[in-house]
Amino acid sequence: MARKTGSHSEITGPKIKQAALVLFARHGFAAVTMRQIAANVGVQAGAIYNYTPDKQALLFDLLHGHMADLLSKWATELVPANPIAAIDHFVAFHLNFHIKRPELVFISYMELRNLSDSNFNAIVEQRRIYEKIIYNLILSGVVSGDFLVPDPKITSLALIALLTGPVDWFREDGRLTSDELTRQYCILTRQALGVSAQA
Amino acid sequence: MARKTGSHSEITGPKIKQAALVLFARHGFAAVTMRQIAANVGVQAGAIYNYTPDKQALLFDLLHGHMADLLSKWATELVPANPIAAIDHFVAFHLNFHIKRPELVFISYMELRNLSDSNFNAIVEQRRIYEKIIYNLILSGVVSGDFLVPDPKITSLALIALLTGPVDWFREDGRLTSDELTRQYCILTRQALGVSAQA
DNA sequence: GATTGATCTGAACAAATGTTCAGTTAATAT
DNA sequence: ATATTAACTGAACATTTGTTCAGATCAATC
Repeated sequence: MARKTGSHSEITGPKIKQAALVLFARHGFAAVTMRQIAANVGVQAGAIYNYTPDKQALLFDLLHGHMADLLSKWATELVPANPIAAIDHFVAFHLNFHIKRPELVFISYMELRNLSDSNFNAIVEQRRIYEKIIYNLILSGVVSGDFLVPDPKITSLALIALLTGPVDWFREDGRLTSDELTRQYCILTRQALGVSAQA
Repeated sequence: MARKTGSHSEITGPKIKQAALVLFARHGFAAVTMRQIAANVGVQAGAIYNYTPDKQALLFDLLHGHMADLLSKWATELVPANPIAAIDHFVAFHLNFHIKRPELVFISYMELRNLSDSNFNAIVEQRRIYEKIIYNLILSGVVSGDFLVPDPKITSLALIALLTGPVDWFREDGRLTSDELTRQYCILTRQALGVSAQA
């Protein structure tokens, strides 16, 4: 009941998460030590265990939180009924969300294998839900005759790879604005979906 | 228990590389120990140092060899002069080469950061050479009027991401043959490049 | 001003790490 | 049969690892 204001717990907790995120992304989960994380926060290694049961929970919280943010943010979006407009909307949403979180995207892709089985399954389930979103968008465009693709399932996976690619090279201060990036990837995506040129 | 029957040096060397590849891909470079690699080969950890100066050289040899194979294999390809046929050829080549080496592709993407500076630069240089290949193919199609894209440079990066995506999910024994995969990705690629439908 | 309880330190722990190397084994050459 | 030597063992090394925990610190409460 004591130590409310002036307490460090609401500062140190997030700082640990942030430091872990940056270090995991830069050096990889296994290569990062608890002492490195602690040093980045300005604290001793033992203090971290006031905020996380172990190193792996630190990783899982980052990945799980990232996917939860993604799904809940999409849930608040107002998606046009028209399939072409809907895909445009999705492209803009996906690009915008991902290029703002390059580290989280990176570790979500490559640190899955360092999760325990149950933690792994939890993340894979969230991912499946997200893949289903774009799959359904493609499917409705195919049904309506707006899209022409050989296989909606494969196309959905291909598009996610395509749309996540910019995370590796896009820089907010580069020669391309994020609006211009979105515009170009909308064109690429429409073309990949076989939308006729002047739609 | 050394030197059982027959000389092992020409067997053990490749076996170490293979074991390192599989383990690095599965668990990550930093998470794999020399003892794990040795156990996979059926040898003690010390024996590995007859074949590599240290752990990092093991990683570098894998990445460098992979990129060297890629570039030298492309050099032997007969590429059609027609831009559309040339891109089709590249798509088939890229897919075929990469889906046969999922572990190498994986560690090439995610273990770059565990290389020393000079080793890192060597790999990046090889990668630049490869990116230039598809960039030039796109450029010649744009010049000839066969392709219609906003920015050839960005498109080349986008296409590499698109065409490398299947490595994550394609399985030789899945419901899709590699021929069918190639066919579909040729269509996707042509569409992404704005090739008119009946070409 | 004393008490409380959250927050953190600093030292300690066993286990695991990459690497080295003197010595052992066995295939080959003499 | 003996000598040679490539290939490997097995133990050792100095560090480093994740994690624990008794005690110090100190703001908020009584």
